[in-house]
Amino acid sequence: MRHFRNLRSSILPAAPPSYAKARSFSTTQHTQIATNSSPGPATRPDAIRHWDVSAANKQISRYVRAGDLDSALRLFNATPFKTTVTWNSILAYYAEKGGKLGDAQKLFDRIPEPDVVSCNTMLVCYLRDSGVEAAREFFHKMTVKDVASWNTLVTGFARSGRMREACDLFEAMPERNCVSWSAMVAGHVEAGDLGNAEKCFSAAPESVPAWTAMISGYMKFGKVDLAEKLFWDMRVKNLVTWNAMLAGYVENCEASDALKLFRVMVELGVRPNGTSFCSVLLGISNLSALSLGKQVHQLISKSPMMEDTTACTSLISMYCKCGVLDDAWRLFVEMRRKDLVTWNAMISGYAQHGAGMKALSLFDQMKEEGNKPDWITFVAVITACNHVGLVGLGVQHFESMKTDYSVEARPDHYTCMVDLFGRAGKLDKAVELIKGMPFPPHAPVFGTLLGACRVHKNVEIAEFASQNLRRVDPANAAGYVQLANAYASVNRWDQVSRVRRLMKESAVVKQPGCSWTEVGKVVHEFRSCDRLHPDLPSILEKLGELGKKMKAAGYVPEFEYALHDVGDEVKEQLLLGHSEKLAIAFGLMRTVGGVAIRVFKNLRVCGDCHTATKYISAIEGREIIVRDTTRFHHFKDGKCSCGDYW
DNA sequence: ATAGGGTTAG
Repeated sequence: MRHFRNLRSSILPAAPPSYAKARSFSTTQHTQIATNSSPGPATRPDAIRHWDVSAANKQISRYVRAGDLDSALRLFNATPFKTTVTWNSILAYYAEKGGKLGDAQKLFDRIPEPDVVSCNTMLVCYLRDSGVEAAREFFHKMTVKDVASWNTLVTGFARSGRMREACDLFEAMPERNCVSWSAMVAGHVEAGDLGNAEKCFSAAPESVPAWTAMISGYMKFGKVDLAEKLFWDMRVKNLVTWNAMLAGYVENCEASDALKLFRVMVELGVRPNGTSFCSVLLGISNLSALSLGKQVHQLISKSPMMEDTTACTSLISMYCKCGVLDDAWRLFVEMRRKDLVTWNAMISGYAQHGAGMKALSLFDQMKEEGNKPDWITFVAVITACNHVGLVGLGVQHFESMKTDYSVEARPDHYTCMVDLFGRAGKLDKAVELIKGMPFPPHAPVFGTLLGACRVHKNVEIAEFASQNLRRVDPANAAGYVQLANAYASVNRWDQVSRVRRLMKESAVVKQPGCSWTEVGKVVHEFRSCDRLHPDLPSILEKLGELGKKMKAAGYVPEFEYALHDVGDEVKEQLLLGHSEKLAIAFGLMRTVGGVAIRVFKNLRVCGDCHTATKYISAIEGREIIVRDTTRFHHFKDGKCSCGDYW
């Protein structure tokens, strides 16, 4: 079973979702779709009189929702007769996007007759840009309030983890609706309090949002069964409910269930939106199932979803994660409306693949086009500097991040910086940086430092890193394994056995390694020293041949990566049995020459496999792309894009 | 307009 996740058994729908029949799905057999917007009377006399205004307002809203402020403003300025709704539509842009509180305030002050909606929208702006305290202040200044105003503030408290105040406010509300209840359910979930979420849920009147919030809650607590039960018990669901299930499956590493549900959903006539595709594509990325990703791309390209920024960004990310940078880039170039996430996806795609210069020039281009980078952008940018070995530039970006862009450094940035210094051999600098961190360093910081110590053969700092890593994350095997490797690299075998003993005593379990590769739309999975794959005899034969050629070319098996106390001959067999090598050999046998092989694995690339793959790429004249837990390695002509540091 | 679903990073 585990060997063949058959992708051909069309997880995707037989017929594409029908966007043409936009309204025809609302009352299908099992699924009723609840709509929030009431259709309203078709022809009121004044509706006819103001037809122009209402049509313009609708169009402005559409532009705003699509993130196209320029077009929205153009139409706004061209509209001679503006209603408060017209103004509100523009203001909604700032509430949605955030980051421009000043502009929002200016616009708000210009509205001739602001109504509750204007105030509520402004309230959201405050909440997004300045936090819940600023929102509370504005809320108290509001002369007219409705349920939405209260809901906004309740949500504000709930989302910032202040459930106590959210509850008080909730109790004090003059009236409540389903929005209030669902916000409370979600708030308890966010606070990690499933019990109270359930209590709140059962006290709430039945509504789609409350049920959806509860489904999400169960999913976040890993209770997939309960979520499923709730979902299938629901008589009336809407698109958000379906999306909550899709996202929940993916979150719980049940990507294939997400894909199955996606198929059901489309067959019932529920049209997926950008969010649905987001989850589906993320699931596909987790499976590294490129062929499925391509199918979804086809589906999207025949639909209006091609205009959806979220859906397209997810496609780009999927191609990056499946190791096909060219296709990601092609999409990126073709995309009409890019947002920050899109830029981040592309920049980090290049950074992860080791194309540092490309990532950096993209970063410049992004700024030139008026986009403000965020913390994720800087993770990618520093990673990119790392790959090109530009330590000074990396430091410069790290510093300018705070001074020029007021982006606070997060744990991830420190990990990147330690990597940057560590790779360049500046281990002291890395230690200095760690010691000066404004918050307690987390495990990856020490793990990265430890890795660098192994490469630069510094056992003293390796001890420091390992001790701290074991303290912060005792279950992490890397704290022992990498320390042992560092000692092995300077031939301190007494210490190597000491560390191994230590590891045994601590009962840390090394995660079993597994690798997989897609051949002919089937994902083939291999474990270390696999015994189950039916093609094993021919794979081992192929590996034997390769081993001879590799040795002739100068390859020496690196026994330090065979962590067993056995003779060299057995060690060599163990190394050849590493799941990565099995997957690569299988890929070589089963694909035609000239085609790149993509292998994915659940652990970091092992040193011996890394060396071996370099030889194999030269011997077989093939490009081999290996994705491990942290980055991509592109092997070609005996070299790797990571420059032998990872 | 307020809620429930979400991409980048990890």
